Amino acid sequence: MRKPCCDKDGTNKGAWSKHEDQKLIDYITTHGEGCWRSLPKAAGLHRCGKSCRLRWINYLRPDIKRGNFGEDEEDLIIKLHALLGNRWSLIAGRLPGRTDNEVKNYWNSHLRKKLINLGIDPNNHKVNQNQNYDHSATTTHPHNSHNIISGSINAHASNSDETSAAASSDNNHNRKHLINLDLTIAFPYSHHNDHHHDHHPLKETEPQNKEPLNSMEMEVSSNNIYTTFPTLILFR
DNA sequence: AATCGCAACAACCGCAGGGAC
DNA sequence: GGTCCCTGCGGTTGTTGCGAT
Repeated sequence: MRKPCCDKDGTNKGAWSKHEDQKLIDYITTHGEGCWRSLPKAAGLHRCGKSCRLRWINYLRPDIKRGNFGEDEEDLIIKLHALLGNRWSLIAGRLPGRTDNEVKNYWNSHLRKKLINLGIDPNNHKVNQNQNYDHSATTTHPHNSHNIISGSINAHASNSDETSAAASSDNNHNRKHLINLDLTIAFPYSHHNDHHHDHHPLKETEPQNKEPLNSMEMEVSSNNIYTTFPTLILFR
């Protein structure tokens, strides 16, 4: 029988107060992250460790990037979701300052609907046949010529049959000018000695000084965002 | 001004993975 | 190899804010 993650009695639930936030920030600033189970007691918080961890990771961390998602970020989320599915932590790992929870919420509240309006099944990224799509959705980013809505379908992912199928279908011809699912897969490269794929910053431009890696890597380009991650992680 | 409905976001819950013993 | 414990992930629910009526 698994022990509960915390003593349900005597622990606060629901929204965090400023006082609680400050206690958590103070403690982690002094002692660092980790030992979430023991943290609440040590920090004088009446919360379970899980709640503390979530609050820190999703809200209090100093490197959190708040505010609206940029067009490049939207684009990248959609492309990564086509490749990875609901692997929110992996997707968020490619978006500096964004959390899995934030990406997940943004997907569920914005991007899903956007794809549905465009006649695309958000679960498999296939274009739904016999379904009228909403042209008005194309006005979301009226000044952007490289967002998900404009440009062209151009899927090169050799291991992404679904995406390729969606791109190549004759029935989808008319959509080609609406959706940009440009997936550029290349291998194998490394970025200097940056083999620690967690937390490494996204490259703003195509990386220079590429060197062969021992293991295959896949690169997904999204306009001016470039990122890499091992295929073992992608297709585990 | 009140209230209703919906969207967006924050937080919770259960489960799985992995390390330590 | 088995068990326990901690951590992280993803699905889901709860709460809040805002626009419509």
